[in-house]
Formats: sequence, C-alpha cells, structure tokens
Amino acid sequence: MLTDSPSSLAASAPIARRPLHEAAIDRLRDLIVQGELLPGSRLNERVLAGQLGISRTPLREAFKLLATEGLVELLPNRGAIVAHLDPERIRQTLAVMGALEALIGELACKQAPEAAIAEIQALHFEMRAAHARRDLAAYFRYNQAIHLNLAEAAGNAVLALTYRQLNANVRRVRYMANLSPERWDAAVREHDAILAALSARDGTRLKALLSDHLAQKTASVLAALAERRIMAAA
Amino acid sequence: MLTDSPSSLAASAPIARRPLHEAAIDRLRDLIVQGELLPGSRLNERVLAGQLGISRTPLREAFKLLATEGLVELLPNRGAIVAHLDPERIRQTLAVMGALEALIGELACKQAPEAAIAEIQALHFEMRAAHARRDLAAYFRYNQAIHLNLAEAAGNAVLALTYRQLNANVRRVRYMANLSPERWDAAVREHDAILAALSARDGTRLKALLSDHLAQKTASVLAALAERRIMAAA
DNA sequence: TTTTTGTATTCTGCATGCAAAGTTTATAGG
DNA sequence: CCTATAAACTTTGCATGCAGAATACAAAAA
Repeated sequence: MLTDSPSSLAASAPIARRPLHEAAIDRLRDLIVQGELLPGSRLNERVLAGQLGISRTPLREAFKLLATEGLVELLPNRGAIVAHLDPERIRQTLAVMGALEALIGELACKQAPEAAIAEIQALHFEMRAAHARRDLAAYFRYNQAIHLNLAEAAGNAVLALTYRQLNANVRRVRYMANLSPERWDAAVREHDAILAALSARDGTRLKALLSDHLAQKTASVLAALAERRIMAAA
Repeated sequence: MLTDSPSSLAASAPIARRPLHEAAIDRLRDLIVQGELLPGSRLNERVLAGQLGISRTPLREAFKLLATEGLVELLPNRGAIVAHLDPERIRQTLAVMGALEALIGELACKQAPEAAIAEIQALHFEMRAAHARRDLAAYFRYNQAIHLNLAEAAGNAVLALTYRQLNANVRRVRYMANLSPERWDAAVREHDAILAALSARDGTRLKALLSDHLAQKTASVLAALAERRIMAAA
C-alpha cells in the first residue's frame, strides 16, 4: 500500500473519524518532505493558514507536531521554518534506522504473516517495473512502501512508527537528490537479495543485507548533501 | 490526584517575567510520568488549563506533543486522556529500546569521552548509595540518569532523543510498580557488570549485558502490569 | 423495572482579537 | 555616503468567543 500513514502515536488511539483539518496538516508534511518547501523557508502562520484553508490555531498545533518529527524548527517568538538538512543529523538518523532495521529484519523473518511477505514481494515487482521504465518517482514510492511494509510486517507497532518518523527526514533528501544510474541499479540488486532472504525467512542474512543496503544508502545520501545538490532557502 | 490539590499546582507555577508556558507543559508531563494523573484519566481542557495557570490554546498544543510521546491519547471530539499502559505496547517499546541500547553500547564504548564515562561511574556510585539506603525514589532517579547519560555518551543526538522518548512511557510503569527486593539486588549487580564493561570499553560485552538487563527489566515491568499493581482511572 | 427518545448541558475544535516581540523602514547625525 | 536610532509595521503567542459534537439527564413507553 502506497498511501502514507500520516499518523503520529496519537492516531493509534481508537479513532472512528479524524478531525477535518488533519488532512491539511498531512498536506503540509508532504510539502516539506517532497521538497516543495525548501529547508530554511519561513513558515508564516497567516499566509500558510490561508493557503491550506485552515486557521492559525490548528496550524500552530501542526508546527509543534512537525517539530517533534524534525521537519520544522521552532524559533521562539519568530515562528517556524522548514528544518535544515544537517548532514550530521541525517547521518545520525540513518544510524538509528540501521539499528531498527536489524530488529525489523529479525522479527519479520520470525513472525511476519505470509500475506505480508507476499505483499512486499508484489511491491518489489512493482518497483522493478518502475526501475525498468526509469520512472524515478514511482521507484521512490515503491521503495518507500517496501521498507515501510517491512517495518509493519515485524508486528511491532512502536517499531514501525519510530522507523517511519525517522524516515520522514531522510526521505526529504531522497526527493531532492537523484541517484546515479549505477547506484540505482545496485540498489535494485540489493533489494532482490533482501526479498530473497525475507522469502526464505533467513533472519541472519536479511539483517546483514539490510545493514549493507543502509550503508550504501547513507553514503549516497551524504554524498548528495556534500555535493550541495540539496537546495536551501535563504 | 491532581484534583485533590489544585492549589498546589497553581502555587508551583511561578509567574515568570515572560510567560514561558513550556514550564507548565513539562509539569504536565511529570504529572503523567510520575503517575499523579492515572492512565485513562480524562484531561479536561478548561479545568487543566486553570490548574496549570495557562489558557486552553497552549495546553492543546501540549496535548498534541504528549500524544506523539505516547503519554496521552487524543479522542476526536472527546479530548485527551492519559494514555493507557497497554502491556503489549510496553513490551513492544522495550523491544525497540533494546535495539537502541545495542547501538548505544557499541557507540559509547567506541567514542564516549572519558569524562562522560567518569560521570556515569559517579552516578552509578550514587545509585549504589541509594540502594544501600533502600531509598527507592533516589535509586530510580539515578538509574534513569545512568541510562540517559549512557545514551548521550554514544554521541548520537537522534539516538539519545529517540531513546528518551520511548523511555518516558516505560518510566510510568516503574514509578507505579515497586521492585521485589531480589529483583532490586539483581538489577544492581547487573549495573555493576554494565559499568565494568563500559569502563573497559568492551562493546561486545556491554551489548550483551544491556540486552540481558533489558530482558530482566521487561519481565519485571510486564509482571507488574499483569499483577494489576498498576492502577488506572475508570 | 428496563429501555428508549428527546432535551439540556458540557466540552471540544476552530476562528479571531490583542498585546508583546521582532523586523523593516525612514530619518538624523557623523 | 554610511551608520545609528527611532518610528511604523509585521508576526508571533496567547486568551477567549462561538458553533457543533458528544454526553448526561429526564421523561415516556414497553
């Protein structure tokens, strides 16, 4: 499933129907993650509230939320800006994600339902298709979906949620930095191996593969940042 | 209970030159973590705002924040309640913390400054002192401080922050559930071994010890929950 | 007595007003 | 022409008012 689960921990509560304005907040999150709002951009309450069609109060609540996710920075008495992409912070985030992926791989192999693995397999083929068509946007979507579904498949909601939140920040870089063709091909091969290990429920091998995959991803992401391919607002 | 002594709250909120309301929000977090507000308690906006000496708007922002930390649950159109202590959720949280502690142990041994290790060692002796005096409250404080300092010593801010947030929920259980004398003594011995491994910068051993320590802690916490030693509001 | 339905009350969620902090612009002095 | 300073403007942070949802209560029906 490609639909982004937008929720924070709060959303795990028994919710029948979400407040109307959370849609607007999710839209703001997407604007930041997809790079339409550049790092460093000031987020004027009145203007942004107008653009999103909500009032300042729920928007302010959204700022606080997005700040905990590391997507915006709150400057006392000077409002909010889109959080900068600090390479060191990204590196640290990826290190934590590595620790989580190790657990994810272990748990997923041990206790993921067959249906979940089948779905991930399906997403993998979709991703292969996107790669064959050189459709980078679709590739990214399926890639994300695979990793998030894998996190879900581990059967630990806290683990999946934590992983997702950390991922949001890294995702911003991916959206802004294209991969080199070689790296793209290599990433696909890595995913092939990952899927094979998952299907075989070989936890030890999956952990190693995920760790290697993340190391490559880290290098790629940090290289993109170092090359200043990532733009920031003045 | 909060409702029993509303005046103490008002008195403990000193009027700052600039009404910085984050102090009030921290106070609310403490009330939840320390169990003065029982799981399941409804958090009436107007009442609570009055007790904390702030207005509803910043309090609502606090609710959203605490929801991401898993300390309150937001029920659409029905406000906020203190989050329930779901044993399965606590178990999942502890599993994630285990993965993080493995990384913490590894990084701390590899790159913690000597001063940080010395400080942890000092806290450890303070904790031993509290244990010798059977001062449970002080013991918990030093125990927390040790684990949090260890997380900081790993030199990864994202790691430390993530660990701290997950820890908040587990801490609530510790505050409410006393340890058995045997478990208490065993925990202290485990800490002795942990400190020894850290001082020797033996990452492999530290990881194993932390893992074992957490497993014991998990058993103890879940036992407390199972024995219904943890109270919840109706 | 128990269940149901209509009504009153309470509470949340959002919009908006206001004071203070911050920013920009204009002006005077060097 | 450049710098310093003050006035005007902008924006945030918080308080509060209002509409609608949810709950509690009461009376009527089974």
